[in-house]
Amino acid sequence: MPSSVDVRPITITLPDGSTRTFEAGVTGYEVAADIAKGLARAALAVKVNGEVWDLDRPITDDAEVAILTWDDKEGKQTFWHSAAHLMAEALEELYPDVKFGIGPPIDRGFYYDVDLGDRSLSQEDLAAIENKMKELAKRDVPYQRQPVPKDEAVAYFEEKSDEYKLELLEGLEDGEITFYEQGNFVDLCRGPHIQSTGAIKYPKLLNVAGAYWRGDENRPQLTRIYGIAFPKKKKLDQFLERLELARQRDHRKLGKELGLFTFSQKVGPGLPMWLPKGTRLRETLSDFLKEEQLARGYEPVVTPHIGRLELYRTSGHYPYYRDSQFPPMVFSEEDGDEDGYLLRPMNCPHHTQIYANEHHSYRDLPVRIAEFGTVYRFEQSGELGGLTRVRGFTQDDAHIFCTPEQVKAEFKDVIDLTLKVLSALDFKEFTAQISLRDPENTGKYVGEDTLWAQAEQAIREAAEEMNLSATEETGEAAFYGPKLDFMVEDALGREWQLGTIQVDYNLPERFDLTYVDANDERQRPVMIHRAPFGSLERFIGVLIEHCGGDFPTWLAPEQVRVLPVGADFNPYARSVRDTLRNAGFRATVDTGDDTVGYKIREAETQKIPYMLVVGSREKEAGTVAVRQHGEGQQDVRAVEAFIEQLHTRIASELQRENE
RNA sequence: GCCGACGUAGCUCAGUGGUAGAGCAGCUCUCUCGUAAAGAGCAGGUCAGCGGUUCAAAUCCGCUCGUCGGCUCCA
Repeated sequence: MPSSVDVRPITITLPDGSTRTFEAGVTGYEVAADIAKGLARAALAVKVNGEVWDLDRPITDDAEVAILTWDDKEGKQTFWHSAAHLMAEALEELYPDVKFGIGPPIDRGFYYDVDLGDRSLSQEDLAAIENKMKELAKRDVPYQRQPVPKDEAVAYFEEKSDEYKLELLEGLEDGEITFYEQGNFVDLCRGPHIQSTGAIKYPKLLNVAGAYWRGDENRPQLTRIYGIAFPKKKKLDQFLERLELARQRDHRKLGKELGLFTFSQKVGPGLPMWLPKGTRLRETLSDFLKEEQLARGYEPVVTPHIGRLELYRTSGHYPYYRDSQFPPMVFSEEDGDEDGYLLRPMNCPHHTQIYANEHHSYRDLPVRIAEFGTVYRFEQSGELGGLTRVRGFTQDDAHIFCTPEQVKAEFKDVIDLTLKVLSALDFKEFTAQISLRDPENTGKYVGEDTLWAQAEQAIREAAEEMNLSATEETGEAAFYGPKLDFMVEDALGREWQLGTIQVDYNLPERFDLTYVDANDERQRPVMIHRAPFGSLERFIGVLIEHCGGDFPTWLAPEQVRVLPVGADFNPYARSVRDTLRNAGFRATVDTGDDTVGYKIREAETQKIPYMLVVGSREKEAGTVAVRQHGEGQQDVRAVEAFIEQLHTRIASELQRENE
């Protein structure tokens, strides 16, 4: 259908601010080709006035235009979205009765939720689908956008009896519906897509999983197939290499290899046990934080791991969160009354009782009660995984009781502490998120409006004054108060939530906590929950992956291993070890009757930061031959000089002045 | 909890219905060693558990437990 003879010129503004003139109806591809042939080849989609479009969609008016390539997130996502459609076509060829849910691109690839009836997919099936995709891609057919009236769209999917697409259509307005067609496959889709299937040369299907339709566990469970695709083999290879690297760094694998922690089916799922080396690591970490906290006015306390049900009824944790608690221990008293205890899911109720133990004057505040408190939560079985999701874990918990005016200063101090911790562990990439309440729905929150406003402002200012750039998420606050969370990326770019600082107006109210102000009136303190690590278990899990098991020297469970070259030098090696131990280092000696090469290999695979080889030369001179993990042989130096080297190393790791 | 995959020696893994295997680790002996694996021998298993099919089950089927990948939830 010939459009009206429209040759009016339009002005295209490019990202660098330059402008070019084209005839109305020019496509993104033509714009790219006008700039450079290479760009046209690399182009995957085009951004027109902030909206991502197909490259062949006509641009009819003046517009700001950016050509999207593989280097743009949106370019990649367009590519992956198209790959999802290609996979859907392959599925339909292999399984003609398949029905489709949604198939979006994600951060790393794409997935498609499909209903395969009673069929389940094996690895071989995935390979077959992948091969079919490659075969289809070779035809190199275009992705074609087609606006369709709603009734036609409905008729099409009724014909296919695809109830999922029909449900999606229900939510759409007539006039805004588009189909995309490539080869024999037609899908309901907003788009955009790349130009042609031929670019999807290297698809890789990764895994299958169950996923509830529309994320609702009461609705049918579909089969979700995850995949990724690349235009070049090299990019696919790099991706697979990174996956392999991630597997190498998996904290479950390293935890086993380095002898840090273990699980036992007899003890129970999700209940980690710390082996001697893991315990040294863990205690070094918690000692570091304890020392910092003492310097900041925290008061360590110790409280029991269980409490009466009444405590948790008052706090509101029971029975409200019953599903994620270990079942309570209930028994009958002699007089027939029922009483019971709960394995604690949180430390804060106990800490309120420490606060309530004595009267508090405004002069005492803030009161900072700290405990490495072990808590137990009955996480769903399917949720458990390594150290990052467990049923028994220790929080580096503290509760600060203060006046509303003190909230800001306390936040600043906790932010400072958290940043110090992160820097000592070499976490350079992290994000902070402030979670605020939903102003549209204030009814679901406890605490007065003015207090919320004050606290939210205090958190914002505290972050600003500490030069912490934080994102703000409205509606993400807990019902009891706003919060600030730290999200840390591990070396492979996966994000984990670790540290948290939360304001709480609820518990002081429920436990009727008070202090007396300057006018001799009883006031309600604000409670702040905070944990820089979050849980030691999760933190260490992430830390292991972050450093790939190569812990900083100050943290390494075994810092130095002395390796005598032969049995004759065992006594000297032991004396070196003892000297190091007396200097406060974690040192061992390998007196086995193996060759030096073997001992070195052992120590290297155990990722011990320093190996000291000693033989006759060293024994005579009172020296050690230093070898550093991953660095190979260093120099030979006197034992005292080596100790000095260790001190310097550790001081620089902790970014403290050498004392 | 739900969907799917997996579970063989301490670890990593072979083993498709017919006598349970390898390498490493362990133990013993020999070697006494100079910067990433010395040599030989020995020992090690209710093939996760329970039940079923079969003349015969690590192998096929069912249930349970656990692990992994997701979904859902996370005070």
